[in-house]
Amino acid sequence: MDSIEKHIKNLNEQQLEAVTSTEGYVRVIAGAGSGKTKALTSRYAYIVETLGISASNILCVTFTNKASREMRLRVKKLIGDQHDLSYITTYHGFCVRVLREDINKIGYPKNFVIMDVEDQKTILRDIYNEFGITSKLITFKQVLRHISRRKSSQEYLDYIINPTKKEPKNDLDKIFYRYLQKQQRNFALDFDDLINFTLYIFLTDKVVFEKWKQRLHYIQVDEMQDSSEKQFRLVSMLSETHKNLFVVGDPDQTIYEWRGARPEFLVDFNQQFPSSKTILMNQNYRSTPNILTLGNHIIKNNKVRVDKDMFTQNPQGVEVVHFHAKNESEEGNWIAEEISRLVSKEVCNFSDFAILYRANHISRSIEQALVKKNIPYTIFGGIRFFERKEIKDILSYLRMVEFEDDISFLRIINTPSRGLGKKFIEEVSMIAENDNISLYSALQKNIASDGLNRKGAKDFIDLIEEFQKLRSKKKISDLIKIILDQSGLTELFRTDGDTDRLDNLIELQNSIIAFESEDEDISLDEFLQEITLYSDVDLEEDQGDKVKLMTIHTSKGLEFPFVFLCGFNEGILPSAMSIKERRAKAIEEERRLTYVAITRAEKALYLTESEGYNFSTGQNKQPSRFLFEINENFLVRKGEFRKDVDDSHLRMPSRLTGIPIDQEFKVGDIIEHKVWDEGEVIEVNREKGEYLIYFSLIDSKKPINFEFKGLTLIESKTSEDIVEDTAEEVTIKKSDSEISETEDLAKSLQKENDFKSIESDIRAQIRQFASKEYPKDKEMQDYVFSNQLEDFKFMDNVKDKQVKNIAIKDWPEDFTMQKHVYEKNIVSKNFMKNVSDKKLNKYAKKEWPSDFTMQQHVYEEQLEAKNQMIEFEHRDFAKRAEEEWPEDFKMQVYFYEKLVSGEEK
DNA sequence: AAAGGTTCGGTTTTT
DNA sequence: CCGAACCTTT
Repeated sequence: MDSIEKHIKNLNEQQLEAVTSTEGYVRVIAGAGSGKTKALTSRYAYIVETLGISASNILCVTFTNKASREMRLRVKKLIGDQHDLSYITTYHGFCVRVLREDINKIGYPKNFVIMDVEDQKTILRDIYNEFGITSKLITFKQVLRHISRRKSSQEYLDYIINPTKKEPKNDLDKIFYRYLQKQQRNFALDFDDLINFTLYIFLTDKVVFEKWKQRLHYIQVDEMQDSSEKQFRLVSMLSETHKNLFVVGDPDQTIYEWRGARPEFLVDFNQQFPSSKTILMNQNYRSTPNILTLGNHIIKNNKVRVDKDMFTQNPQGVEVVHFHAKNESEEGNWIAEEISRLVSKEVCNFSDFAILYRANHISRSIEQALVKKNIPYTIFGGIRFFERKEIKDILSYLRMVEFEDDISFLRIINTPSRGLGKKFIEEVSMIAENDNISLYSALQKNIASDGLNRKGAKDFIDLIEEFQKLRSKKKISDLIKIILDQSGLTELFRTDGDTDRLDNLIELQNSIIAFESEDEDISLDEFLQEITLYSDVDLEEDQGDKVKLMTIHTSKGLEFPFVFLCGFNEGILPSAMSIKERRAKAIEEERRLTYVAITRAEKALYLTESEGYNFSTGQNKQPSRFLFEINENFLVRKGEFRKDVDDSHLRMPSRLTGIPIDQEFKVGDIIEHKVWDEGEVIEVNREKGEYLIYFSLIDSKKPINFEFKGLTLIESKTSEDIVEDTAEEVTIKKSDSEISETEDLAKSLQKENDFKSIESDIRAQIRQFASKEYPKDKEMQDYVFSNQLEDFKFMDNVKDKQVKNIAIKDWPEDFTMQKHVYEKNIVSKNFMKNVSDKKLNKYAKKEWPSDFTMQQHVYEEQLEAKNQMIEFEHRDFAKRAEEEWPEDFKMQVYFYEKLVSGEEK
């Protein structure tokens, strides 16, 4: 049959295996750009068309709406649109499907409300009012985080499903239970509840669970590494009957750990399911070697990682560019300039460009530059469309009509203003609380009473009743139009002078009309539930020749010919906030985030950052630490950075004018550079008017102009110090303060000759190594050879002999690994130099005298444990643990936890 | 008591 | 630069 042909042609060996491995537990580790989406969609098509399985028996879970939409689109292209593809969905989307069918089993109506973050805040605002709390005391964000954490255990469900009296332990607890109460009363579910309720039903109702297990013959999961424990539990439970679970992912692209992603379920999949099969896809079809090498290079610095290198056979391409700007607007302008230059010169369109950033607000300065240059662009995400005030308002009216819930009530009772303020709402709340009814019914029933007898209130009820009468007669899109006009919202936004708001409302109407044409008889409650799960990505039209702006998170799974990663600054990427919150773990995730950004690029990649003030750190911005993990060979540097260096060569002021330039520092001085931190002056060149300074942070020597103002003296060394120091540090130093250029040249020539004489030996050695690694594959041999040679040159040039020896000892033959180990250790060595806790430093050094990476690891581990010990509740246990293991905090934690669990038994 | 205007604080990523 | 809190006017 040609349908078999159709779905397996153009696949490589691994993809083919993935597509045809339909039975049993299968795991695919698929690196960036390896064509995993192709494998997933082909496999889906293969199951439907070649095996003849109905699409309604296949669950295909993706992580974002954007991904599921994309998947549906591509599957449609393969098998046509006769199939019901609604089981190609997100975890949350699937949960809503289950709940709409079976939530009645726990006494909830199927038209339950789904709350987004904004709705959650509405509840909190209400609670704050009630308890007399202000957000000075505790912010909404903190409370929401607490709520989410409390909901990570299922315990709260007992409370919500069979409300019992709970005695709150503290104020936070009080807020939490009040929140649950308000949720329960409105049958409102937040995002956490969706999966928790689903699991609860599956675990408590055997009949329902059996039905779903039977229904889903095949389960596919995309981006498995980003699934949380509960999400994994959900799909593995569901696969118990038919035992066909296919998961795809890449541990290096885990970027949702902050939200509970547990990549270990992917990594340990084979242990969990011993019969499982693993397919590895590590050929990259997307990026040029330049881009890929950069990505590999950065991700290698992660310690918690299954080592794997991506390779590609794509042509070399252009070099990766790093641009350093003086301020944000220069950064934006440079990007805009580069885009218009490329568009006008080369055969590429605006739509070939993507500008990626860590946080939404970074897009602002970029946008300004694009507008100035008349470059068309679209922003994906950002202030989410459905979170905009005007959209939330009109949707709240719709929800009010359908659900009569308190959340919507609070939002629209006085929008537009009807003269009903705080006092009035308090009055209604009191009645509602006493009678245990909704705010709306409280108002409705007592509209004639003294406190509530107000014209505005009557108008409001009339309005809602009017809309409710219309609900069954009109289409949603028409209903919206009527509500907008009659409620006075249109008038409000018109007089606001903000035409954007009216435009957005029109856009909403258009999207609903489109929605209705797809699914003609969608009910209002269904529509409202779905729309809460949406992010505006789904609304955005991909068409049009426009530059795309989005966060790295939303860019995941996508690819673009030209990519700018902007705002590549310390504090932004890596984000200062996430580091503060999650320490060492955060750094690794931020690095993976960088890796994801880099590997989005097909042809060209630009990394840009700028100086200026950083709000979150309150200091001047510095380039991202990840930039220093990239070897200079892998990119071209542009901007002020480079000028500093180049100018000194171009101007040579002292020689031309004869006027001596002030020399502030002498050899051996320790100085601080605003970007590269601490450095040591190792040469002073009067003729050029520059210093040669070694910066340990980047392990490299840089020529710095005498005139450069960014250096400050930290420590002036005496000559004895220098002698003493040379014994330990193996950097080149001269007791004389001047070194002539000829001497420099002679030295490098000598080195060149030395290298040539040993080069042939090394080449032979590497050849041998390569053929041993890949006995059959000539192409891979060549690939390994060129990489190894490159890395040998790198190792040959490195300064720090101590670290070099560690690397050689570990991997005597493999230069790539040597380089890897070397770089890891250099960074760690620097880390250990700067750590604040001296005791822990000593401890770590004692544990691993000759491995800086492990030192850093031990240090961080111990520091985390130390902080944990401080926070533990049972102080007496903590004390005993401390006495038992005075030096080792990790053991203290372990011992402490043992004590606590012993107590519970 | 409600509406409207102004200041101030805190800024991550998504379902 | 946005939203919550505070302050002033109606």
